[in-house]
Amino acid sequence: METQATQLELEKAASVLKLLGDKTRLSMVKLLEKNDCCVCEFVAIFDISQSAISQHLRKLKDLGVVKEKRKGQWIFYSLNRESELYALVENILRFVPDQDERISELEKQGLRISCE
Amino acid sequence: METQATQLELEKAASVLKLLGDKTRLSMVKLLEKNDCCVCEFVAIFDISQSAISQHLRKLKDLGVVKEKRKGQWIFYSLNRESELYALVENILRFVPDQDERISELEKQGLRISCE
DNA sequence: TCACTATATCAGCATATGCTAATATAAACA
DNA sequence: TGTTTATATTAGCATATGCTGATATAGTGA
Repeated sequence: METQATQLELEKAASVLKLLGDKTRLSMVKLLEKNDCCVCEFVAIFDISQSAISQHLRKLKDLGVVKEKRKGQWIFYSLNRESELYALVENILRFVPDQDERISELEKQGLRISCE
Repeated sequence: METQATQLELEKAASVLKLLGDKTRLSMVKLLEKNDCCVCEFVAIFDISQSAISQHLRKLKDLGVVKEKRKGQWIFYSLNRESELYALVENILRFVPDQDERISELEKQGLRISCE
């Protein structure tokens, strides 16, 4: 038996689903499940412009799915686990395959990420 | 602890989320969780054209989220519980509020549904 | 201060989406 | 058979979405 889920307004639930209904954003959120990431990491991982990455993160942040924290010149994004949406997001991510190879691929290619 | 979820391809998962990321379709699927519905019921419930209803159902059917069964002049839609997508759909629906008032509202207004 | 790096924002474009109105298809029934 | 009812399909339109390229903003460090 599954635990009781805190229900969301229909509209809010639909917004989250729509937001995660994009391959790039879903993949980003799955990556954030395990590790916080800075923007430049996403830029290295995905084959789209920095501008596009930034716009995806903006949407995720606007709805409260992720949050940001500046660390020197970098801005790290993480899942917003305090959000009322988090339970739903977490549940969805259980069905989404790990995106870790995206990172290890980068490492193999010597494009190792170094926002430290 | 939650049960182990059967994972879907990223692309497939994103398609489901995108599909359910529409208020009308999410509401439809939530209604189907409890009862099979024929098209005319949806038409009575939602404030959009019969054509629009039909198009939403088509999308849901194309991905395998719902299935249809003709009963005389009516076509009844139901959740496709055999689909590999069903576990995800079911899980999502736990976070979505009941849409039963939509039906009882109709009844109150004397617009009772009668596809029997 | 100036240059460099990281990130965000803006404008513009091509494509996707959801809707309506009109029409087609199919079952039911006189 | 012809009419009515239920549903699907098509065309066309307005708006939303995701992207790029250009530019703005902000921290870092010489």
